[in-house]
Amino acid sequence: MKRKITLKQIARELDVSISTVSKALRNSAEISDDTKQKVQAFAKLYNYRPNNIALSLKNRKTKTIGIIIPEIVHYFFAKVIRGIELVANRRGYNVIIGLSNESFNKEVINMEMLANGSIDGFVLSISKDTLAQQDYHHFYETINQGMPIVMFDRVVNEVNCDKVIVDDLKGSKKAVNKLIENGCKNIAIITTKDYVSVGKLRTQGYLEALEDHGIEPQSDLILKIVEELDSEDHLEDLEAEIEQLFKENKKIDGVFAVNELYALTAMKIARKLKKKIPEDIQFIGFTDGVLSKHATPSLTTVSQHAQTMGEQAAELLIDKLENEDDEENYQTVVIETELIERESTK
Amino acid sequence: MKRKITLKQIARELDVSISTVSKALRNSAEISDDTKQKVQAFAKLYNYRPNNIALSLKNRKTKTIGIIIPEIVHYFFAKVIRGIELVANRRGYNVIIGLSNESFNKEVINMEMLANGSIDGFVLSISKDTLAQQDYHHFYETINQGMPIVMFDRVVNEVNCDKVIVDDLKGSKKAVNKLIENGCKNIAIITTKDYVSVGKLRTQGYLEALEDHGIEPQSDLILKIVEELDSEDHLEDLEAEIEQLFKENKKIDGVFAVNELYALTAMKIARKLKKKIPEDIQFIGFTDGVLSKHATPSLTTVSQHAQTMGEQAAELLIDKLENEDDEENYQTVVIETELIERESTK
DNA sequence: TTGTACGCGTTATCAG
DNA sequence: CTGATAACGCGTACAA
Repeated sequence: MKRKITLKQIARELDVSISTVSKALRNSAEISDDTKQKVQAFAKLYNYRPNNIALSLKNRKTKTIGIIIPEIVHYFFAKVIRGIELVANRRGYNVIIGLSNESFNKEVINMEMLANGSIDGFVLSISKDTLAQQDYHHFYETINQGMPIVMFDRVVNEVNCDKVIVDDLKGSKKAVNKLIENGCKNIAIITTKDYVSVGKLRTQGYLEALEDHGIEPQSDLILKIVEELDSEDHLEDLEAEIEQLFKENKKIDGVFAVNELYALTAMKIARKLKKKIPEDIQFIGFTDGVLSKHATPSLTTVSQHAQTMGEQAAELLIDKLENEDDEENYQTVVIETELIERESTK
Repeated sequence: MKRKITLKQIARELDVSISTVSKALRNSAEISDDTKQKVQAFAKLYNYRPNNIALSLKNRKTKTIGIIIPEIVHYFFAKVIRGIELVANRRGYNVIIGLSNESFNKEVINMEMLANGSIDGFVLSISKDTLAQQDYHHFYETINQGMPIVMFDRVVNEVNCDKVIVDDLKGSKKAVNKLIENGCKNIAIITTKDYVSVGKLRTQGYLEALEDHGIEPQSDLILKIVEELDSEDHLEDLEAEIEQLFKENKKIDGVFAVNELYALTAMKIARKLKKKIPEDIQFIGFTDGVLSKHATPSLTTVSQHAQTMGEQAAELLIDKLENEDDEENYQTVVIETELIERESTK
């Protein structure tokens, strides 16, 4: 078992100084061709590679991006990561991941851990817990220390940084418009509590779309799910809530759900209640997921272009990292959504 | 914007030496209570945290685990990562991710990048490309350099290291036995080419289960999909292959598929051919995925316990990292599979 | 009780 | 053309 070889070892073996070796390997003009060849040959033989940690310490940059996301077992976030990783690698960066698991504490701890020199900047999406508590001190502190942050999807206006978001409002308007065009008269929305920014915006889009068409919103058609029911473990409770919605509002002929799970669960309940899709009720979800594509019937969705979001976020961050100048110049990139029509709508 | 504070700065401000500060912060008995308090108060005020990079360089360990996986937009791998991250964080480690994207080259490049000091050890699953080429030199080299590797799921006997696998053979036998018990007489298998180790083992399990029940395997019931059709982009081709299978073998009354996509696609085709599930044909998949749970009908599967695999792999790696002694003592942990019965079987 | 010196691996600067 | 030295930030053995 040979340990990784260092400049020092090469220097000793070849009986030259460390700095000579260093220069020879970087093809410096200062070094004679003779020595260069000797050193380079030796280095290649022993497969010399400079130690990243030492370089990081010296250069005060790690060439590593920290990602903080609430959850990895989630198609949307996984796709964003793929996008980030793609761009990061292309631009010579690595990617290190911290999961907040939707918890404020884990988000803070993970960020502190990574901020102490391990990374050059963050790409992150805020946990629900943090959004509910509205405590953003860890973001401010990080930014104050000169470490840039790019937020995506779940962002917050209070924090001044680059952002990549989806046009949630326009996207959900597109969806609801589609339902209206398709003849739906009583459109329900299944959404989250308002502190989840995207949920709020999507609800707003729903309301605006109705308004645009002169339809009076009915509060009993708006179902706001508490976050606790989001997990797969509480599927039954989610189902119960949705079933109640349908039972109390038999006239529902269109459903807009702000995520995949809600949409699929709603379709499941509708089937259980012997409703035909899309004849009796039409469904549209808001997501990028696989479930939608493979559901029966397949689900019409508003696609968020998750991978593009990741790519853009990584570009923004690396641009900031590599341009000292435009420090205080933050931008918000809006990714266009796209309505993907499948079998759950007419 | 205040940059992160260092020992040196604290020392200068308080007009003591760097080592005094260092010792004071670690509560060394050498330092007077007076100085300790002064230093600690100052450090707290400026929120001092030791620089990870400097510590890594000094200690020659990064407290970071490198993960190399073929694909992140994949429920199984995402769950494994969650398991790794869980254990890693609990034991004070971070997690850095490299995606091979199923390519040999990217696998090698990513590993080299991380191996140069960025991490202490790898947890990885081999790319299909690498398995096909059977070129494992990068694994050997990494191990030779004293950097431990733990492989999971897609492993290879040639490489001597810790491994975490699923009892693929037993798992698929369970599945096929179930189909046989349920009265299936003509059971097809949809699997991968043999170089994917798990595909091979699962095929073998299928054959053994048949044999155990005195059923003669029929080669036209064994469909081996080329890897190119795995991606979502080639769904139509996959569908065509499966449709042909069904059309040429109308007597098929049971299907065992080695992954989720194959199983769902097969169910879709069966429906298209007006077969009733599970009355006419029963289906079992091999996977942990969400698709199975939410499919219509929901899919009976052999669960791999992905998260447990990740946890075990991380434990193995960290154990090795923290115990210098048991160097050459490699073990293979086998995770038991579990048959989860849903609507696609009787 | 405090401070000095060293080393982790690298590169840049300056001296020889 | 080559080598010594300093610095990145930290911890620790040893000296004062």
